[in-house]
Amino acid sequence: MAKVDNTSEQEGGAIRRRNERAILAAAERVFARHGYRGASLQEIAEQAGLPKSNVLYYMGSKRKLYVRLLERMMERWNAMLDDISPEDDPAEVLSAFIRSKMQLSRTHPEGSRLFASEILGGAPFLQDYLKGELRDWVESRAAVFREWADRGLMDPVDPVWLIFLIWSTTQHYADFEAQVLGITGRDALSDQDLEEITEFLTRVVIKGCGVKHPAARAEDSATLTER
Amino acid sequence: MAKVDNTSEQEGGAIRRRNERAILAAAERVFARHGYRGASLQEIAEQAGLPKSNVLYYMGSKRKLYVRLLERMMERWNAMLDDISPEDDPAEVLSAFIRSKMQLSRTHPEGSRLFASEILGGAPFLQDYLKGELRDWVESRAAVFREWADRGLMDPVDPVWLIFLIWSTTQHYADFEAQVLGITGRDALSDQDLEEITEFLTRVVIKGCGVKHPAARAEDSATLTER
DNA sequence: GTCTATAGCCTGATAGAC
DNA sequence: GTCTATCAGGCTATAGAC
Repeated sequence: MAKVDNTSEQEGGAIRRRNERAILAAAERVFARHGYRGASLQEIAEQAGLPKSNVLYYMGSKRKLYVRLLERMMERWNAMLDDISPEDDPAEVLSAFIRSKMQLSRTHPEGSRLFASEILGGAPFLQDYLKGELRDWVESRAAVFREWADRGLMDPVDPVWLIFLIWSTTQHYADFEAQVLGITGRDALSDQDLEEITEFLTRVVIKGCGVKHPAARAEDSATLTER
Repeated sequence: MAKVDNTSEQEGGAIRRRNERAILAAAERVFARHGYRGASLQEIAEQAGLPKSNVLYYMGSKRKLYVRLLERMMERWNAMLDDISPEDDPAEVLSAFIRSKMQLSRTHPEGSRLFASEILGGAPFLQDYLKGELRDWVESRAAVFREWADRGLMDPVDPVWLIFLIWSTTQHYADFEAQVLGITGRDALSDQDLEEITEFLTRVVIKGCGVKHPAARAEDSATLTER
């Protein structure tokens, strides 16, 4: 229980927290840019402003650091995903779904690219997650979409392809940022750009899948198709 | 002019061609999977069935090999892109656009992932291409889309966001193949799956952007919206 | 707790035998 | 043309001084 005379408990904890945060932020950037193999602890340490050995002291190994980053990203992902039920309004659910994915691309572009890099490399660390948790998540949403289609609230499109469409179009603005900026000739996308893109995607998805407004909520959701 | 007694001209050329093809194919796989830095000449050589030094003998350096692969992918890309004019039928053009991009994802998934990896890493080798050739290509298409919108042939959506939508959704099936297979629980996507996805994407884009059929071609293109 | 020094391995590239 | 041997440098990880 007795601490050594080195540093106070509070200061030590604070330093540790600060260093860990710096390492995680730097590592996310470097892994996202160069992939698991291409990233070096050297570069991560430099970007975190620490000696290389500190990275290993705090994180144990390159592999553990990488896995920790992936898990952190999956948590962000899960935090975003609230449940839906067949009783919900399809237009509202799809709109909220697109909006929250766009915001994740906006607030955590490095995390999105880290995830993309992992998948691009064949998902060696995320195989189980994809075939387990994530697959279940997709299946449960797909079931709701199918019920909406059965009740005539939207066209009978394949729900899984629809989910992939929403994922790919929203992640695109984080993962292919370099291409988007190069082609549009900008330094960065503004909040207004992202709002515009969100509205475009929402409009195309809702109109493209023939999503109807339930009669009971006609006034509430009347603006949604025009969004 | 006189050849040494080593091998016949034909055989030597044939061996060289065969080895180069093997190296390029192996390198595309390895670079796609691990990125530029993460890829090793060792692994490329092993997958090509050649000693490591042969790779350098044929390709000069790791960097030259990588650039050559990128250029080959850009050529495939360019070969696919025929010109369009405001007189064309929007539904036909968009449908053909989606279809050819899906086929590129199908026939050259490693090339698509190589390109994705390059962009994910900030496009260090493709900056000029993105800001030059590709930007011009997008702008010329965007101008046609805008004219269609002005003439009431489709909704006034932002053409650039629409192009990004088509790119991201079609490339997704090559770049995120590991995720798609994990979630759908398959070993591979069949030709039929890809046809189904192509039709789904075409339908959502055409309906979602309110694309109309020019009166003159009503019978010809009547089936397109239902696709 | 923190950092320096270094071990052991793998990298891209080259020189030179055949 | 082809391949073995080797170099100098970077990598992850660890041992041990402070």
